[in-house]
Amino acid sequence: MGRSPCCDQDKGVKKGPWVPEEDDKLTAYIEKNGCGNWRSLPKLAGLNRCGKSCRLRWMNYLRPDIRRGEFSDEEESTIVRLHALLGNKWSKIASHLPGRTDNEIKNYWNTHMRKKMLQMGIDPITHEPRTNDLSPILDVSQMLVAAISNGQLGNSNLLNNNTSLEDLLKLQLIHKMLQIITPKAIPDITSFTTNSLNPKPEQAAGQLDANEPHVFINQSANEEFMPSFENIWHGFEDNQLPGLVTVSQKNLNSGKPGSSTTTEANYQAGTGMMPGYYGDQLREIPSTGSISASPETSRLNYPGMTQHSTGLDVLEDWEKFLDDETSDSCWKSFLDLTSPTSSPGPW
DNA sequence: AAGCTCAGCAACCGCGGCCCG
DNA sequence: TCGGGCCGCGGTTGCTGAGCT
Repeated sequence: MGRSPCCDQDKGVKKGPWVPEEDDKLTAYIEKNGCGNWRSLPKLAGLNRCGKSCRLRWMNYLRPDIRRGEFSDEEESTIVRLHALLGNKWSKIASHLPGRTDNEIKNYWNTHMRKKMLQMGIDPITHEPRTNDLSPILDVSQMLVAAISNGQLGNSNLLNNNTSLEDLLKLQLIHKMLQIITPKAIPDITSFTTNSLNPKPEQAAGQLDANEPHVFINQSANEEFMPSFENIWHGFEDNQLPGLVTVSQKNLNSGKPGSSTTTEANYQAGTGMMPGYYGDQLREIPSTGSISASPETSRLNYPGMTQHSTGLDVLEDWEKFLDDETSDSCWKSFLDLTSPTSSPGPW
């Protein structure tokens, strides 16, 4: 540009942090005379600053209607929604958030929300899942799905008679995280359930031993669904994501017929699947695992693993899982067993 | 206790757009 | 129509304090 910056014209003007005396002078002047001409304001207000610096200080800090402090969930949602819509138009976004400045929103985005999105595998610029980074993991997940779809569960290395429910839950958590991040890429294995509380039709008809714990895996059709980050964000807040685990208290308390005191939980995850409903592609594997779930503690009894009533719970469990000392071996098992050249392992 | 690292944030800088003579 | 000047925006910098070694 042909024009030199205004500050270069004002040799000797002060830069850097403002001191309270300067704030007082600026505030007093504007309250008395209004903003007017920013270029002439510093001289009139008795400040050795350039006009730009004064304007910035007033707009971002001294203005009486500035709202400071933590951003609320609602504000975060608004920012996400507007950023998806407008991009880095911080002033436009700020105009929808009374009391917030563009600078504050920009800083908040760059320091907090950007990081959050990256942790969730979302590209903060495009708001799309960062599938490129996940491709190796997607492969693993797809191998898992393939194994399930091929009906190998009952005798596969991946899931066998020694498979504990805890392992299944870990596996499900891994899968669920992948599905949340990339719902389109990850097929929907919606539920791992024991038969203990909700007898499936075969069981009710006496074709299965109702006393023997089973784990049912329901693979439902994967809907075409490519969410924006906005959708995912709201899903996390509102528990509206497809594929999120839902465990109702009724479900946990209903009990299997004739056993009101059972401690074996029905852990039903899925896309709005009603308790007791089993999809067409139901697979069954025997399970030696059991989990306790009392009405008081409706969350799963795997240490650190909780019932996923919301997407945020999934994230919470995910963090615990990553912190868990045993997760290294869990990952190793998972990767070993899903690799094409794998040998039999604990899963 | 000292040094180091890093996250958070206030402030700076440069550019584009608009207004006006 | 053009050029100069100002304002506002978005990217970037650098200071500060907290946490860690």
